[in-house]
Amino acid sequence: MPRTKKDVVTEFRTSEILRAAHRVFAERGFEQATMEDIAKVAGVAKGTLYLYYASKQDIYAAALHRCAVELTARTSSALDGAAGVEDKIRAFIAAKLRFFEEHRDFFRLYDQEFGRLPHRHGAKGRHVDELYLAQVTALEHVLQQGVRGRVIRPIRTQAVARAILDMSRSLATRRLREPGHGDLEDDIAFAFDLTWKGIGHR
Amino acid sequence: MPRTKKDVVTEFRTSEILRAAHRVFAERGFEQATMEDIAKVAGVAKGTLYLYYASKQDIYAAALHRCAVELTARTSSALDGAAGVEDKIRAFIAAKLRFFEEHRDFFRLYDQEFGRLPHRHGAKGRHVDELYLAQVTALEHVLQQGVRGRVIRPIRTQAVARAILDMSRSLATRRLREPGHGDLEDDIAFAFDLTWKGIGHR
Amino acid sequence: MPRTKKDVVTEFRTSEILRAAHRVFAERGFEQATMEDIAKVAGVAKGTLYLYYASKQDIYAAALHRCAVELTARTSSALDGAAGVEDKIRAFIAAKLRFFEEHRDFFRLYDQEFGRLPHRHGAKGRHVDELYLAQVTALEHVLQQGVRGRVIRPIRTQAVARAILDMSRSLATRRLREPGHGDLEDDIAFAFDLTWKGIGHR
Amino acid sequence: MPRTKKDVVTEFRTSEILRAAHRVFAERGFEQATMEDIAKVAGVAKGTLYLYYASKQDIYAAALHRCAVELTARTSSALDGAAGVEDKIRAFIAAKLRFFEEHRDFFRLYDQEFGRLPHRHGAKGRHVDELYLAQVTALEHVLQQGVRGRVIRPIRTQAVARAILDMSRSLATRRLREPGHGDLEDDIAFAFDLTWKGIGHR
DNA sequence: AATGAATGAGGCTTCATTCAT
DNA sequence: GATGAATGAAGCCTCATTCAT
Repeated sequence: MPRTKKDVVTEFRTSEILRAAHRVFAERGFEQATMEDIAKVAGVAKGTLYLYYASKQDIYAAALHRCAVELTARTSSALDGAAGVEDKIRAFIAAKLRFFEEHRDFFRLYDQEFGRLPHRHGAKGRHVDELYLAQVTALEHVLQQGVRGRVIRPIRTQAVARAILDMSRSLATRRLREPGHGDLEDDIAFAFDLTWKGIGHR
Repeated sequence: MPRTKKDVVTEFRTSEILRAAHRVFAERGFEQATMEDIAKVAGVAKGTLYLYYASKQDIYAAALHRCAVELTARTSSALDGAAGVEDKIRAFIAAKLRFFEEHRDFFRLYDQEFGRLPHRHGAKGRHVDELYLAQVTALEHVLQQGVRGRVIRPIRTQAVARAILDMSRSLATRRLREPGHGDLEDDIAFAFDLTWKGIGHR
Repeated sequence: MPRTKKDVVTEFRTSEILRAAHRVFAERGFEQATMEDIAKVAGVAKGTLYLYYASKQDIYAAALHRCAVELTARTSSALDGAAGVEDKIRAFIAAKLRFFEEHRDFFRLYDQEFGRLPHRHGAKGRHVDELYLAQVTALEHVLQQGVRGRVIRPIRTQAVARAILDMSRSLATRRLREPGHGDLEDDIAFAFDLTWKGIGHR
Repeated sequence: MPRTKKDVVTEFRTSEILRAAHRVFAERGFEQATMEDIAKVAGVAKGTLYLYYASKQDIYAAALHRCAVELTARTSSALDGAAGVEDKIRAFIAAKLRFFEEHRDFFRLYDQEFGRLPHRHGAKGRHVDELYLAQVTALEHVLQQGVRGRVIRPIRTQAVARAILDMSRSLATRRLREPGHGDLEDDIAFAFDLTWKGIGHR
């Protein structure tokens, strides 16, 4: 099944468009972004966008999806690369924060979608939700493993997994909101520490 | 200083418009909401909106502000009404979650603004930011008190205060995202427990 | 037929409204002037305007009419007060220029209407046209008298009368357009001289 | 430098839009003219107007400018084509009146702008003012030449140049105001005669 | 008579989408 | 396939006019 030249071009265009869409949606948000903007950044004509995607909505969904895929890949490999439960959790948090630190555009997009309730573009998020759930599940497995090994006290693992996701997202938000927020590693350590020990005095 | 009838009417209109704006902005988001929508829900003509607010932006800002004020009032009195440090924190989390549970529209609006990075309507949020900071500070004082009394271990109180705010917002988001999410009191207990003890086994 | 108090009030209001209308229309032109503006300057409420005039159009027409009446009165008495033909013409030109110099608002209004072709408010001008014609006729009589007395060469008196009106209006326009235009008396002398002798060398 | 087909289309559209704008602005004036009207007359959709001009103001300015350019071209070539001072002046007046007679729309537009004081759209007229001044200057040179050659008596040439411009504009206004005004050539002769000889008996 | 809050038609402008080249 | 000119629906806002008080 040889990839034709057409395939290559298609892939290239698709990729350029998504990259552009990312940037534009991240900068301006869904409504303020215009097809014109995206086309310009992508280096194609406005009409071309419609050869690859059916609508603005579709481009947004695709951009968001790619964003989620990349993040998921990152966190998955972080989990795989770490040894014990404690390290896995720390690695997870670190991976997420580092990823966002490096790809602020991605984060802005991700944040627009996950930090809040959906209104209207709801439908677009189907696949994205699955990726989100995949992350939750992966983290949940780690937690369950920790509970079984008595490293973690008995807790509602799914709820905690989500709380960890939320906390890291919130932290990333804050880091972008307030530039000069301090050392990233400190924040990672802080988030992990809080997660792990809570605030109560022993 | 007798309030004239005019004042009453003005107040009534203002209030009706804000109520309507709340609903519409919450349902559709800033961009998708139309002045027409708001007017219809408020039961007035489009032009009337402009007798009370100078622009769509202004209405949004006012609605958001009212939202923040009400929430802040709620959490403040929760803090005041609780006795010890532990109770205060629990009360704070509970107040926030209950408030949002009761006023879903408020939350949707609040969430649109606080759960994410600002793009453009940034300027509108000046006062709102102050209210947010007031909450952070109030909670921070409680935490400092706890640290001094050795009820709470030595931590970066501001960062933790923010983390608590974020966690409760995230939880509220999830509750609205997924209806039938379970008992509210359970979630409150969970959030507090996690905050207080962390996940680590002692 | 004793004038009731009502009549006095009516007259006062009418007058105030027209004065205000003058100023506002002169400053902003018909379309840019708002009823709100006029009401504010007149010191009455917007609704009150409609008790005295049926529409914005009507106010405009009335203001214009008053303007024309005052100007006509001025030029008429100038003609009456001067002795010979030559003096009458000079006095006419002088009266017009001086009047506009003193009442720039009037001129702006007058100019908006007479310096140009009518488009839409055409109907309003009926009475005003009559006043304009009255001026033409008055001046024409003087010219005819001059022709009969051989002081003026045989010419189409009506056309010349209009030309004189136009020239003085144009001069006034230029004086307002370009502040610091020079001495008024010089311009009067110039206009008369040009009118009287033409530019040809004898 | 081959003109592409695109250039041709662009030029055509631009021209059609200006032609339409001319007509509409001439008929209704700036404020009463709507973009809808212009689009309809131009045979394009409303949005298309904005592909060629940034705003209603811009279209107006462009239409006015074209109007002034065409008139200036006409009067310039009239001056060039005539021999002596006397003929040049007559040719100038004739050119202006004939031009307006043939292009009534142009005149209506021109008149709206030049016969009166500017209020607000003032800024638009920069280039147009230059063209006006160019006319004044051209005519002034002729007058100066006449003065030097003793064909014209010593006069303030600039003021007279302006007076001639004004008189011809006024005459054109009158011709359009009152249809059936009589033979154009008669009016030209009259205007020149009056200008040249004045009204005084020799 | 006077008020001014309320109305809603209508204008300018933007932009997602289409389609002829 | 690629283009970008053209479209026209839709939104924010203004303001002449009305009418209940």
